[in-house]
Amino acid sequence: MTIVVRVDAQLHSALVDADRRKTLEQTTRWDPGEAESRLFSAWLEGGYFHPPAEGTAAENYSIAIPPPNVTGELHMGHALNGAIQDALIRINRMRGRNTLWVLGTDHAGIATQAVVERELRKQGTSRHKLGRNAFVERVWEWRQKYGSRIVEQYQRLGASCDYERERFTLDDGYHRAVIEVFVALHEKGLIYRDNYMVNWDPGSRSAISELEVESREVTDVLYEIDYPVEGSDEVITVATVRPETMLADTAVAVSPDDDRHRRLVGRHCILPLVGRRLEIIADPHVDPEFGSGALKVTPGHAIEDFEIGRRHGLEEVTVIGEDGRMNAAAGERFDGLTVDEAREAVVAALREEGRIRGEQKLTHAVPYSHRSGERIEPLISLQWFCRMDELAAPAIDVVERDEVRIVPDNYKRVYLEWMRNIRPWCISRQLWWGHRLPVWYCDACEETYVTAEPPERCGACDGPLRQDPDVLDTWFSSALWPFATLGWPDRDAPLLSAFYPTDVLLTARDILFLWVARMVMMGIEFVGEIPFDDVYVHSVIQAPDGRRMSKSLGTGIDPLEEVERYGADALRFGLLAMSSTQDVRYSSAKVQQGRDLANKVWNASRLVLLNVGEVEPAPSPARVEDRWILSRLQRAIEAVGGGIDRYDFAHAALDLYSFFWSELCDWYLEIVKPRLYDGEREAAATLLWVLEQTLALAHPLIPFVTEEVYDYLRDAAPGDRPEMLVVHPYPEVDETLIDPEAEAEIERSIELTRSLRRWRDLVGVPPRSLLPVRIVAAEPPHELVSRLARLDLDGSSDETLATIGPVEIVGSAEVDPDQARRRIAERREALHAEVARAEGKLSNEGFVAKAPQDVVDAEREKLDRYRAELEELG
RNA sequence: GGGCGCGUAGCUCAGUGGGAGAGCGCUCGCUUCACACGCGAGAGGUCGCUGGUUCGAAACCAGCCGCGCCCACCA
Repeated sequence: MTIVVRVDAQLHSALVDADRRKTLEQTTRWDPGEAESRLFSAWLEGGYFHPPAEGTAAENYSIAIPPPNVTGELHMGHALNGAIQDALIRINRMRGRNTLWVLGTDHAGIATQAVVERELRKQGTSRHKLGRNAFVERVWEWRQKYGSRIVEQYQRLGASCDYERERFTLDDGYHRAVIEVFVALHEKGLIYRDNYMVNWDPGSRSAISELEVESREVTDVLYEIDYPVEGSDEVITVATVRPETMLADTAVAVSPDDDRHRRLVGRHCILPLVGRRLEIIADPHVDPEFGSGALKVTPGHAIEDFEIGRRHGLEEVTVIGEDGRMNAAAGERFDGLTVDEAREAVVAALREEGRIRGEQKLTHAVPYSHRSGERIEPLISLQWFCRMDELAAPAIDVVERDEVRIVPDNYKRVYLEWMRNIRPWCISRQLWWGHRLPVWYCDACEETYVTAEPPERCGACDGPLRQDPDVLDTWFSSALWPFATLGWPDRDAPLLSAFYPTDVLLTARDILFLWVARMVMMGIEFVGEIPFDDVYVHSVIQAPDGRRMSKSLGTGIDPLEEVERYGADALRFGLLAMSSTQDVRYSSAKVQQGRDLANKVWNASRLVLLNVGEVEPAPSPARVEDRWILSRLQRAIEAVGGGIDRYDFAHAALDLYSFFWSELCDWYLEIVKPRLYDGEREAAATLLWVLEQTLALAHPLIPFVTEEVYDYLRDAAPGDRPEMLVVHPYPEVDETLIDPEAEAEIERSIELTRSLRRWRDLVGVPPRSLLPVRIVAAEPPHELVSRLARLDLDGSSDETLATIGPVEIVGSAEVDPDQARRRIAERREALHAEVARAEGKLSNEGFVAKAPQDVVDAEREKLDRYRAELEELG
């Protein structure tokens, strides 16, 4: 029996500062609240997050953060995205690479303008009352006041961004980049102005791009309307869910393959209410199976109809204005009505004329504005577009060749599919907040200037110039993010040569096209190099019930409240542990697991630091258990560090947890405690070494608690080491410390201990009492077995109750013989089943002949073992 | 309509060709001097269904059922 001799720890530890020792002794719970802000400030002051602009991009490591909206609040998606990036940034910084995490925010045109406009409304004013300059001024003020809140929120997470180089997609340098790109693409002929069908968002009163449109399932009434055919009693019936648009009809189309209508092609019908003559045309777009097989063509108000119209040279009539109301072209009866009012009025009018043949419900996909949530109104308008095919070609190449590697690779196909079918991008927005187009018009002679620096007056007629009022789509500037933040358009910018291309881009899948694809195109076009080597597409975090996390649904969970409750380490750990490439439901259980781990790290470290003497941490494998833990540590280094490198964060986090908790705490600490209390130097050296390595290993995932403990470890252990863990070398696998024999031996001892504990528990031996046993093997089991299973090796009774491996349990007063017999019977039954299973397998000729030799051997070994144990049990 | 993904313990999820795993929850027992955010032990699963491939399938293939997402111009 081992007797634990407890020497007063104070004599041993090198932790000399009495106050700090006291803190360590008395703080039995890790309290993140105070420590996190203090540690974060220390990192900032140490300048660890602010790398010099030195070296090459190949040597250095960099990530550009997906810039959150200035209006934004940190949500779970940001928190996961940030936890992942910080893990990568920290592991690479610890590996000694010059590491930059570019931070910044996005001006988010529509969203920000909407927020400030809402505020103005509350104050009883509006942007129109203020005027453009004053309004833009107000938005800047707003941004100054509230805009950087999200940056502070990233700090709460522990994100090690370079806060001294924060950028904004509307700052001066960035603006220069945007203007240069616009002018260059215009000169190349890729940017042009055109009258074209756009997705008009009545909510923001602006055109938006197709990617900002989301479709929703809506049930509408499908009206069937009779249009009389000119010069006959016949009618041709068309179907529509938007009867009000009939006022802008300029043709009726049928399928060229439709026998029913063929004879009408080329004739005309009369548009009810309006009286316009509409030609009946044949167009392959029309599905003869749908409705009556005839389609009313409204080139002014439907995308498909617009295309049919262009094919046939139809007139384009516009009856709905940009304000979402009917205009004069709709006729006196309808002018000024909202679209909904007009629909009712038109239906009523048609009904009166007996033109409505039928109505039925129709559920179909309808476009809505992603931002304002209003139904999209397709309108023809004069906008600026960017032709994408030419830019897309090289961006397709680099992904096909895996120069830009998209992980997981099923998104590679999605990306390529989209890029190969890319359409022109409508880049102008009718907003005030954003990059104003570098375009000037001369109203006198219709001259247009596209340039960064316009002349004072028109060069042709000396007339005054007027700048285009529109601003650019927010994503136009976001597309330049990886290089515009590094100093471009200054080609010699030191940051650019040190950190471009960046190493990886982390994102959820929702902005793959909106943002990622466009960065690839712009990076190649303007810097001549891809913007990042890897794109890792991570989870979307859903609410615990599987719905979207959203404020308006009331399903959102505030990451900062979780930080408040459990600590930043806990939230980071939890998010990483639940992350994958799939959508995952948020689980606060995982966050609690993270909190528990942080607490465990703190307490296990207290045990070590308060009980080691003044020894230098070093692997000193005096005994098999030391060789075991050192070997297991190497496996953990592979699993955790390798996991982060492979973007497999969930396994990295959970493998760290199980190494730390199960192997280091549950077993190794329990095994070495007596040696530690005895003041054995080898044990202390190994323990300190393992602790230091493990702190470093865990730091990218749970930076705060590890940094705090490291600070105590620096005090306690002699030797030169970095001031802070944030720049401590990251552990690398040391092959010479991998020791399969030691692993197997301790593994056996652990199994044996478990068997004996199980026996004790099921047979009713009280936890406190020792179990009398005899050792029946030549080699006695490891000391840990008798101590941790609480055995009395001097068992003297003659009666043997059971044999468990090399241990024979002998009779004693505390063992209930009935329970013991039942246990043995159960065990025997289990063994019989195992033997039968193994025998069955081995008597299968196919198995023996075709299965790999080592599988067959392993099966034989198992069978032997089961038979032997069965024999022991009698 | 096209594409992608998911269905494994009560819950959230790992596991992708050789005896079903984790965390939480649950049951029993422990104030064992690092930690009750703890320690020890335990119960709980025809791995959605049906076929197929294989000596062997939770995993590979096909079909079906259920759920989710993305893309798409049937009004």
